[in-house]
Amino acid sequence: MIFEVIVDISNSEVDRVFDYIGDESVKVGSRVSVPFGKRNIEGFVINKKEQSNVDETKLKKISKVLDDFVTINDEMLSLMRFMVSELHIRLIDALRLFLPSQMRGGRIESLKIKVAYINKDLPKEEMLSSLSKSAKNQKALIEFLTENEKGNFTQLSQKYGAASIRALEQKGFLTVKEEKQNRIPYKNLIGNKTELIHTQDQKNAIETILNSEKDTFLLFGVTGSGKTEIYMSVIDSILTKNQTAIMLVPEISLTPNMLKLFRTRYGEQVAILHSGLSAGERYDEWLRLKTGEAKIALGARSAVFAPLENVGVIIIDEEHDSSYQSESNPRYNTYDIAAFRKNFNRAKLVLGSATPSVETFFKAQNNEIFLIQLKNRINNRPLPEVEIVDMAKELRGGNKSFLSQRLFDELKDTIKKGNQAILFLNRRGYSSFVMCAKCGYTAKCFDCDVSLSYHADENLLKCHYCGKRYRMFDLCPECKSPFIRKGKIGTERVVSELKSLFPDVGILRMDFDTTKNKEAHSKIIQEFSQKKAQILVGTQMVAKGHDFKDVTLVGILDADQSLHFEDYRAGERTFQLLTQVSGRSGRDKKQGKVVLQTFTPNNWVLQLAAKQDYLGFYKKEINIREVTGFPPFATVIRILFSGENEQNCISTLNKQFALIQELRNERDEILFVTKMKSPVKRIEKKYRFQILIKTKGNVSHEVIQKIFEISDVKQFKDVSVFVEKNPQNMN
DNA sequence: AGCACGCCGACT
DNA sequence: GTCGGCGTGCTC
Repeated sequence: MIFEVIVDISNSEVDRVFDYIGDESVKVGSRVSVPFGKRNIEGFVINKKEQSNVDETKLKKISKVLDDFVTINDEMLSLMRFMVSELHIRLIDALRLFLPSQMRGGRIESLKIKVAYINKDLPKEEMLSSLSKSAKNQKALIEFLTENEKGNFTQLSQKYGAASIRALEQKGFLTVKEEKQNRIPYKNLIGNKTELIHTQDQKNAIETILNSEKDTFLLFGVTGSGKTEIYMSVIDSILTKNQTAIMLVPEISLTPNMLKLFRTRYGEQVAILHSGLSAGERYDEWLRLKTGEAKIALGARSAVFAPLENVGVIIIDEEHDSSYQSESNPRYNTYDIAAFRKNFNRAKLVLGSATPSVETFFKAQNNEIFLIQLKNRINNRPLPEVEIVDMAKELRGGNKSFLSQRLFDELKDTIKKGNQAILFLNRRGYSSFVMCAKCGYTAKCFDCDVSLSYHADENLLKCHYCGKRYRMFDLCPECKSPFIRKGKIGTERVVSELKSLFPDVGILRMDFDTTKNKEAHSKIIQEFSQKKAQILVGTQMVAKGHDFKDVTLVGILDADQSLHFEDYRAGERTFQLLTQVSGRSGRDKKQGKVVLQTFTPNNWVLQLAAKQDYLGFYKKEINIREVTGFPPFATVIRILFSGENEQNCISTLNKQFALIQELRNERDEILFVTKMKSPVKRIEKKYRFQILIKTKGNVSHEVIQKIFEISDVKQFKDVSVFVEKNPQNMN
């Protein structure tokens, strides 16, 4: 039999079928080892056939089947084909997403442990009496094992000594076997099960999801309206039907709290797929899903590829979160994959958010998705009161500080009352740039076209794009002037200034720099919830899902920051972020307050965010999108060119631009086409250029295929070309 | 991707 | 004379 194999090399040159001869041990979907050129490499069997188009003498044999199960099932093979045709990614890149990376190249194996079993054919008394009187340990061991039937070798030898085990083994009283042991992460994170009483809203939502004819739902409800409980009740019901479930959350939400919730409710039925796991744990969790031992996959974006069969429900929590769209190499959108798997399995797809993406809400308005609205917060807690403070006015009044008088007073009051505050600023470091006040020199990265941020705690300049570090200077490197101006304030400087304002108050900082350590993130959260500090200063990561019951004040230091990007999503993103941060205030019994500082207090996005009025925001935003011609009324397609040789990039860009223009002349679906430098002109030594295309409505299958074809027209191998549909970020 | 083949410059 | 530079081409 001839088998079609995709070799495990991520390069377009070899990203095609190679035919091999194989015996009956080879199945479609097997992971195999094959001779390829002068070496042996791994590959995946994606098809079988009677005859090959290749000269028979050229065909080689598959040397080995690597797993004792079919690695890629039919669903995943169809998903692979779907991704290749719709997203224009390589076959091998799709396949690689389907299994833990550590599995490739045989780098990981199952953990084997030794287990001692008692010989059940012999009566206990007989064994005991045959031993000499002094063999206390051996007797105790027999007692233990007759009671428990088996025991972990390492533990037993610690307690009774390895010699006793060996002695009993020689007498034939017990046998030691090697067994596969699953490494189950967060096993001990188990809390108390609580009896839950569902609100009417929750009951209706669960009922609708489970029993309606519809298959895709948007669960729209403010934070604290009990969405997680709805997800879990739906999962409960899916499990009783002997189906499986995929639960997706943004990576940042996979907090110990979240994991605990699922472990408590589902124990070892849930497998956790998450970047914090060790290679072994990740492999074992994957395998537990693959073998059907675990029935729920909980994880971030990539968990949408969980190797589950008979999927009954896929849940995407915080649906609007930008992390659901992958921005590097195999670029995919989690929703597209989830929708494919939903259709394949005839499953349900549930999206949840308090601030749905405009595109999703539009679908709900058009009944493409069924809208379920949760109107009330659990216990009817009131939303926090939001006050907008005009920073321009503060400045005119002589306040040059980053804190308005209002926020300063509120902070003081919060501290006095023994409550906690969160200050949100989406800019890390000490200052956003450093500039010579005399000659205007600004420190820039050698490899990227961006200014460097100053980090005071290490006294370094850092590039926030490539991470490169530079020495800070006292004198301007150009004109030797000592007058160095610092740019916009970052979280680090906020903390240091707060320390001098409130010398006796504990202050924590949570941003990329303080959470690099694997454990650091949860440690900060833990310390803050134990009230070891009263103020938490942080970037976006303070906005997500944490439930601090004593936080009664949230300060948004610079609400304008994300508002003025040249990006059609800027308003939407600002609204979502501000609403989420505000939601951190007053989560428990105490009334919360939010102070929102801005230089544009009359901006409608800020006004509506302050009122937490999503529907008002949506109405206005959808109008703007329609008038200006942006998604969901249009599709923005970006072709990104990058490479170290600027000329090669430009010439590839021009060549493809000409082809796109030809295409535009044939299709009135294409509204316009432009070419330009990318907003960030260089990242990690690579120049960046782009073509932007806008099409009417959803781009047709035909046109996107043509664009994919054009993007393959290359002339230099050092230029890489990517096509993205409605990209999340336009850097 | 990697590995071989191949055709030009500088070295024990 | 040969060692080695990396351009080009192929892998069932």
